[in-house]
Amino acid sequence: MIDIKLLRDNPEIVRASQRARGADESLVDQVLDADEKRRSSLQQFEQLRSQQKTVSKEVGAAMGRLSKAKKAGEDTAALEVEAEAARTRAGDLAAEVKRLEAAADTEGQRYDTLLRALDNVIIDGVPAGGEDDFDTLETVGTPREFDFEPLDHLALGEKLGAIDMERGAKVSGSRFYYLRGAGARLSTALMAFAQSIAAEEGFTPLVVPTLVSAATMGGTGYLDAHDDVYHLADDDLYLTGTSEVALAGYHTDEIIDLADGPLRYTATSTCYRREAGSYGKDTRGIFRVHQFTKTEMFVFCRPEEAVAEHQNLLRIERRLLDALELPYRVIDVAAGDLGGSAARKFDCEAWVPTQGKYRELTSTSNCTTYQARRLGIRYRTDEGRTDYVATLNGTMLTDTRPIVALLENNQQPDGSVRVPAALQPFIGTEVLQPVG
RNA sequence: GGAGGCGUCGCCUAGUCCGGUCUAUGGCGCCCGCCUGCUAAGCGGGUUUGGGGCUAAAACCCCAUCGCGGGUUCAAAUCCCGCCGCCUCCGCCA
Repeated sequence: MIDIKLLRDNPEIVRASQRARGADESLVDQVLDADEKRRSSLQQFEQLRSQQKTVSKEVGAAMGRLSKAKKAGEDTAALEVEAEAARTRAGDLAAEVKRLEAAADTEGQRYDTLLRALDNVIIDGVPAGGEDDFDTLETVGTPREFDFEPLDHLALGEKLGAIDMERGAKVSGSRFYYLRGAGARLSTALMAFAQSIAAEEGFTPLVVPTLVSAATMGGTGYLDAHDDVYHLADDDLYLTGTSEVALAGYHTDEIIDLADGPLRYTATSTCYRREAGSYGKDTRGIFRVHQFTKTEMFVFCRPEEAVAEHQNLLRIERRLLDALELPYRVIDVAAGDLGGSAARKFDCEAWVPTQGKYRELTSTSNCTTYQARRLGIRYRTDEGRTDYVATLNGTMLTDTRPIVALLENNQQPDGSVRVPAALQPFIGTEVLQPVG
């Protein structure tokens, strides 16, 4: 959620952000209205509650005197009347307090629901509009000219004995697959390579849960995209679509120490996505699947460090794609395509020859303090106050899409595929050869 | 899955039986000050978190917060119910 103070002081900034996203602008005034109502009903409740407590203490004092008098064998009639009177007064107040508390509670919940519905405020410079309104920041390398008819990744994968869709479908259904031989080796090599770079870059590796509670899922903002999330009803647990969820949740409700700089983590995990609503889209091969493996980066830092950390994550992503020797471009994702949590997002898209276009391979988001507010992750400022941290995430590498790009871009007329130098140590060969 | 124990303001801890100056005790750590060739010791003070009010900002005032959520009561750390987590034992199984 966003900072209510920003909304109170500069509602026009939030309105502009909503507008750029193509989201509901009137939400801003709804939240402001709910905030006022919440505060006034809270004041009423608290004021009367304070009174009630005072009176209630008088009952306690009266009871004290009463028992003292009883012990001393004195006449207690007057004291009993006094105690009873105080008790009655407190009782009347209690009923009214209960009513006001319920009212304040209702207003509070209304406010909270509305505030949570607001998307993060975009960072200056993010292009307005939807999916196609991105800015291209840079294009690296040039798409290869083929002097033969290139095969797509599935045809190549089958030749190499690397991808088996049929058995995946037999065992689990559509959009499931087996990687085997060179395919399986590529998968583990990509993750091992990513982890080796993560270590060089000073990230702390974590092995994380891939099943998380509703609170954790909601905290990262993924429950809003409910359709794309697997839910285990019997246990009320969610299968995560990215280790970002568990990484973000790692410091939930903590005040973390950022005195020595940002906390940087990495995790490799299996990712699960329902891909509901993408029927008929990317149905061939392993480009869009229900399950894949991903090595993710996650950063907790001071809000003022977030922009620099975002650039750092982008640099690392580019370092990985450079090492894979893939042609790619970097785009500044448009506001309407950011998702609720991100204030800015850069995607790295690699060239896919048989599709004739650039497709997303990695992505990095600056969520500023939006996730941290939901998850209650704070740090101690230099003045000793607590404040919300900024969170950022970025893909190092997944397995499936890089495999698609590598197979297609590096194929040779005989169906063999050249392995980029950076991966060779992890695979043990320079060329993947067709089998059988 | 069964039985039992436990969960207190960074850490440890008192309080829970028997509800009421608990405005939650004490120690450690940390911060500020005093003292002091330096350091240590000593002395004094401060030190949960969130929200609201008043402020230029503070100071200050109020509400909530003893794992979480309900309930009983004028009043709940304390009594009742549900849930979660941890520990021990048993069962089952890698």
